[in-house]
Amino acid sequence: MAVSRDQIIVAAIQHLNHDPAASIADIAEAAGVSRATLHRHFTSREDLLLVLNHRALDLWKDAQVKAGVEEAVRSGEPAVITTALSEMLSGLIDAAEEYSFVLTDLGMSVPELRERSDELEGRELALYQAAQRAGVLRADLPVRWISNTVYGLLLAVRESLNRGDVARRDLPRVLHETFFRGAGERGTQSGAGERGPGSGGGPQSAGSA
Amino acid sequence: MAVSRDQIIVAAIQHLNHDPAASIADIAEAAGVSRATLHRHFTSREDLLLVLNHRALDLWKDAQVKAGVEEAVRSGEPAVITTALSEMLSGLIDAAEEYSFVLTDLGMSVPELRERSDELEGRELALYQAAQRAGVLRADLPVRWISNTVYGLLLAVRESLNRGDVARRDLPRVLHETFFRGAGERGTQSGAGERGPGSGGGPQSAGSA
DNA sequence: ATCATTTGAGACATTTATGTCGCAAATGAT
DNA sequence: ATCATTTGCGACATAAATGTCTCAAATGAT
Repeated sequence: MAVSRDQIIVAAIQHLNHDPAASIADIAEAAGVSRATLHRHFTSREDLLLVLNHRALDLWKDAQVKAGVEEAVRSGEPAVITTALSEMLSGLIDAAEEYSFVLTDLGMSVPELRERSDELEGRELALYQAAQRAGVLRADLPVRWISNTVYGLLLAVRESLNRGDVARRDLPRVLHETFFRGAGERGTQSGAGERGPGSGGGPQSAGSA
Repeated sequence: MAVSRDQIIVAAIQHLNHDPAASIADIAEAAGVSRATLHRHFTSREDLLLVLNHRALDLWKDAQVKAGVEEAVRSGEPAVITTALSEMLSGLIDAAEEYSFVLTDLGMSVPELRERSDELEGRELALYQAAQRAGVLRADLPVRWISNTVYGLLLAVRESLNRGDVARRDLPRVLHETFFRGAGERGTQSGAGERGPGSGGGPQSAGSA
């Protein structure tokens, strides 16, 4: 039974999500084709990863479009912006789930991917800026920090899914709550802000499978 | 001029933070020694990475000790717990800065590292549980989600440092504020919670340098 | 049944990284 | 100055992954 290029792509994504360091031989086996056939579809491992990364960027763009990010920026309406933010976050969960390995794939530094990624992030930054102006997001946090925070929270999503820490259906709620309100009890002062001494790296849960 | 084992370690960390995929040859050059000399200190690349990962775990443990995590858990006092949380977060920034590549190093799945990491995370989980009981952290978020969130925020710290998105001195404040209060404007309802359609992966800024 | 197309198998070549080794050179100690 | 120790160099070996190629086998179309 012939396997289509798209089926190979789907299998490759799923396998790389499970084992980001998987070899071409591993991927071919997971896709149910031989290495020679994989090479007939993709000229190299690098070529395959380029295709996968572009697909992830496509989904990121789709999420922004479907959430109406640009319309929300133009409207400036708090309610519209809030909805756009929420929908974008929820859309990003799906993308994080489907393309989880891409979140930390070093191949993203390739210029053509870098450019697309920067452009998409630029749109998010515009949304965060509009949200700050509209009083939806607090204005005392740099928008680039907020963007990096969203990225970090997507990795939290990925970890939670991989380790079964959080039920899939709970993820939208906990992500939204954490992003908008944080983990602190409502009304609690934020942490004392005193810096601890040079100290321990964060959880080394990355890559756990 | 002879280079000590510790100097090699420091140079290796700095170089790997810059280029996580650096080869043994790259690391030797960065350390100012030959490959043969590097091999006299470390039996293999795997051995070197094991040493570096243990060092990162040492710092994570130090951060917990210095922040008085266990004492805070025992005391149950909201103020003590809040201070412990804050100090731990600040300590983790330093660790994230010094050992940033470890956050996404796949080598952490080695059993001996896995065990230490799980133990350290267990202590953090105990702190988050105590914090929820004391009313410092909201109780409606799973503690494992909170732990993953801290990990994700450390990656946000890493990205912000690598890209110069946030001034180093502002990181403790923005991390604390985001962790305890989120990015939403105070009093704003959290996002609508409606899931967007299957959509775009988060910023592919990982690995950007 | 026959022909055309696609695929798998596996041999082979290439590339890159790692690991080992011997010895001259450099460095350090006396 | 001499001796001991350490290091760098580079050749060599090993390993793993990737890429290429040929051809028989499998599959699909007629």
